[in-house]
Amino acid sequence: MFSQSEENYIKTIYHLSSISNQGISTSAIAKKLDTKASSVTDMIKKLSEKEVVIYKKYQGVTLTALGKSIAIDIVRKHRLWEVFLVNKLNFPWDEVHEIAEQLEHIQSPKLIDELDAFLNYPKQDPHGDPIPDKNGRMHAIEKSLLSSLKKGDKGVCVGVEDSSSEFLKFLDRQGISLGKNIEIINIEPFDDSLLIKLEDKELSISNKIASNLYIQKITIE
Amino acid sequence: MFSQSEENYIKTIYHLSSISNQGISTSAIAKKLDTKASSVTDMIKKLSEKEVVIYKKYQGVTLTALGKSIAIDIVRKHRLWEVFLVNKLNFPWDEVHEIAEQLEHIQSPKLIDELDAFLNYPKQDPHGDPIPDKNGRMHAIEKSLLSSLKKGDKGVCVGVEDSSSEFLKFLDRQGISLGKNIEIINIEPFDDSLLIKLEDKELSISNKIASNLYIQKITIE
DNA sequence: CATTATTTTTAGACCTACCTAAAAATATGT
DNA sequence: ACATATTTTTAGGTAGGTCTAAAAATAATG
Repeated sequence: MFSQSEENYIKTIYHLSSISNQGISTSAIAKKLDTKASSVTDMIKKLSEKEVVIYKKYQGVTLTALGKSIAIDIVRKHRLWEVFLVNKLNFPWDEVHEIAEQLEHIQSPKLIDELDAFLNYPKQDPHGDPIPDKNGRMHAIEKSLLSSLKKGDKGVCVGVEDSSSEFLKFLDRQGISLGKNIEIINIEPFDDSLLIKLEDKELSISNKIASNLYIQKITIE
Repeated sequence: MFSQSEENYIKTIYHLSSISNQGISTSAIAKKLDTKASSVTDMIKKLSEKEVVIYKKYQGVTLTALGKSIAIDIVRKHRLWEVFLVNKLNFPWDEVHEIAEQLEHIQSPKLIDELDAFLNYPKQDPHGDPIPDKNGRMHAIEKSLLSSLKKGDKGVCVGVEDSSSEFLKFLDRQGISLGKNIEIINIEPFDDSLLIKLEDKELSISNKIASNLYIQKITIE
């Protein structure tokens, strides 16, 4: 139905939309897909004819309901394959993205539903991102960027904003992974770096690191 | 390295070579890939430049050592994915071919090696075909077409020659599957049909069916 | 608000993988 | 062996997806 290239554009527009909720610019898409703006314009015209996006010249694009459901399906496939790679094939979480980028284009609804069942209907992928169910529904968990919390706040690490291999490997070296308890001991005013307690150990992390880590706050009732 | 299309040509030439051990004709490839002879000529020229095949005009093609190793790698991937689909995701054996045709093009040596380990290094795929190991080695098991056996011969069903969905579904309806015991009770001279004992039940099958079923003969020592 | 800078689109070209139609080479039959 | 049939290749064309360079539209700035 849709080529791999078309699917990549749809997915990219979907991801960019979740941030900006404006029309997505040609150049933003080009940057994400590492291609030229002129190529993007061509593809957008095609997707517009296929009723996947709404496009007016110079105004950027937005996904239609159809486009959104295609995107969610691709995201579902991508994240389920990531779970498979980590949970069943013992891949480290920083190596699964590239392979899932290929696997997400495999066409077989039954395959994905069986994989979902095989994995026990996981709700999050290895980076903490929500996995849409068969009907496209997903519920994001309550989470905040570590950088947005205050001194004394406690919580559990539940996700990453940046899932690049470099960042994830850095977290591995620091012993930071999903499920770990984190408490903010102090925030350094000079550079906004954070002194945190990770389980039992104290650790200092830069603001840049903190603004790429999601924490589920522990609300003491 | 190689496009999906190139991989499909290489795989097709490999499969045809295992039958004829002559140079493979343009038209044979075209027929298998459901394409035109002129398209095949184009692709063959390209593969020849890439040193995957040896090609002389009008003489057909043969795979080089490089071509053969690429083909075996694709076959390995195809068959491992088939095992995964049947053993882990509960797919029936007649539904896995099409999906494996897609999965076999995923590029990641580590993925395949991990999958191999996860599946416990299977030696045969769900249709009884041998799975090459990491180094491309595979040992075919001793097997004969049921149609080549004689009255009184006994054995175990170990493979199929035709793995079309139609044939496999037919076998399902007859209760024939890999591992079942088969004994030839009688061969009807008029139409070469066979009366066989399948485990405990007697069954009559046409010669066409028998010439698509592989049996490992039980040699009574 | 007019001029400059940036973004976006158009125009024309390339590459891959396919096609049709015609020409060239090989096979076949009597 | 020679005419005919078949196979294979060549020539030229199309569609998808990309590119560069130039033109058009929008955004930014003094």
